[in-house]
Amino acid sequence: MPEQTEFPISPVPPKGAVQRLSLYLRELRKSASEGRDRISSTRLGKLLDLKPAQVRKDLSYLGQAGQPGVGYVCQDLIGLIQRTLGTDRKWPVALVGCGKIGQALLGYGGFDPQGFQIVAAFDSDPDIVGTAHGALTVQDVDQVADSIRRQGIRLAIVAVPADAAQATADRLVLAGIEGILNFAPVVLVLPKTVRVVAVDLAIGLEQLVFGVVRQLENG
Amino acid sequence: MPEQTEFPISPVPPKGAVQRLSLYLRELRKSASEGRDRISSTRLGKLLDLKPAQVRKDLSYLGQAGQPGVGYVCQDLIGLIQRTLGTDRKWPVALVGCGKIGQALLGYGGFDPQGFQIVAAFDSDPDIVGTAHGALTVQDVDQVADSIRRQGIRLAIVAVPADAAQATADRLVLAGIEGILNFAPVVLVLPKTVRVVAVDLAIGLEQLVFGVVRQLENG
DNA sequence: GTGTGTGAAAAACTTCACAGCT
DNA sequence: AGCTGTGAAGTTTTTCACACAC
Repeated sequence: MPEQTEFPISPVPPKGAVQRLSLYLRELRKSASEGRDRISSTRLGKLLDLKPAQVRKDLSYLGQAGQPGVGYVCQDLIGLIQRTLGTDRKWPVALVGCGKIGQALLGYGGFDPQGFQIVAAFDSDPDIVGTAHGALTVQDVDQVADSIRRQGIRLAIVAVPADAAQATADRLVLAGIEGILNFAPVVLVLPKTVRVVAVDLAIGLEQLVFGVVRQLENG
Repeated sequence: MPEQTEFPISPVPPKGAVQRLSLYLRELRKSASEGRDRISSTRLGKLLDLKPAQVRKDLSYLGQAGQPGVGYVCQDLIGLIQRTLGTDRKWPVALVGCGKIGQALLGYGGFDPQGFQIVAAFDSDPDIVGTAHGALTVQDVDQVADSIRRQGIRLAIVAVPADAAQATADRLVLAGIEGILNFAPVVLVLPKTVRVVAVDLAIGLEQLVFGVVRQLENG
């Protein structure tokens, strides 16, 4: 077969555009909360350090998003982006690994406003299992599959040590998890049907060093 | 001026390649520690879910990195990547913001092995200033400029609340910081001479949701 | 045979520039 | 005037395919 038949609707947003949609959303929420009801691509670009054309191109993947001569209506755009990203509903999330990072995530207040809620937490360490964090009690990781099925969880955060990450992820996939946010410093190799987003703390610093060193020798 | 005169040496690694260098480095360290002394682009690719051609192209930016018919010598490649990234020496780092995330970073053991060390921590909350975390005592953020100059710090981690992030970053830049790892859910707008890498927790989940939802409707 | 390095082709992404709407 | 949407141009990045080395 030469090609996949394609929905005629949207020409598939590039990967980078999807990331920026999240940034637009955040900025739009802020602007809206400050009482602004319309915004232009130029202004949005200034706030996010992007060229206006980039903003318009990204938003054009949403279909009709703005009005020529007027700009974008903040509330409408917020709704449109949320529907596109799939965050126009609540997403329960499982947390696996409740060490330092996992516990920080349990206490992190930034998830709820975006519709994400950690509804179950797991660890393999007997000293950690059974401890309470807010409303949640850490369960043994052996119960993760049950919990995922029972609570209809589709997303998981992996915050276990590096050497346990791949096995943990395999297990989650087997239990039906469709997306993993990975904090372990390992590249997870998983079926292409499972989405993975990596958050790597040390690598961020390495990228920074490269840029800083480059900055000096080059212009 | 039509064009910047360029060092004839390396054709400037693409941004994505630099990110992958960090991944290669991590994987090479693991392989080396398991006793392997040579590795092929095919194998490295399998471990990181990349095509062999991509691996070779990335490594070719380092200059002569491997040997035809043989592969890459792990230790040599490790050294070469470290020199390229600039991580062949120690980098002291300042941490600004010692709330939940900041404290988790203070306890995170993953920085030291890569040559990064948090050597000073700051906060503006009087309840947090003065508390000890390991060998460090949290200082008042007003002392950050002094500390940066005195300790020759060039990199900072920003882990303050969103509404304080831009002002904090401005302050750090004024104090001479050259690179910022930003955990606050805000896009920092700074001079182009300052490198910024963003780590956004909620955005990672949003990207995941988009991928998961897309996965179903499309193939 | 296995394996790298690389020019060239292909694909993906960004930026431009302008038609058209308010 | 100001603004969006978009085809086309321009740029960057990935992938291919093969010459050459062990």
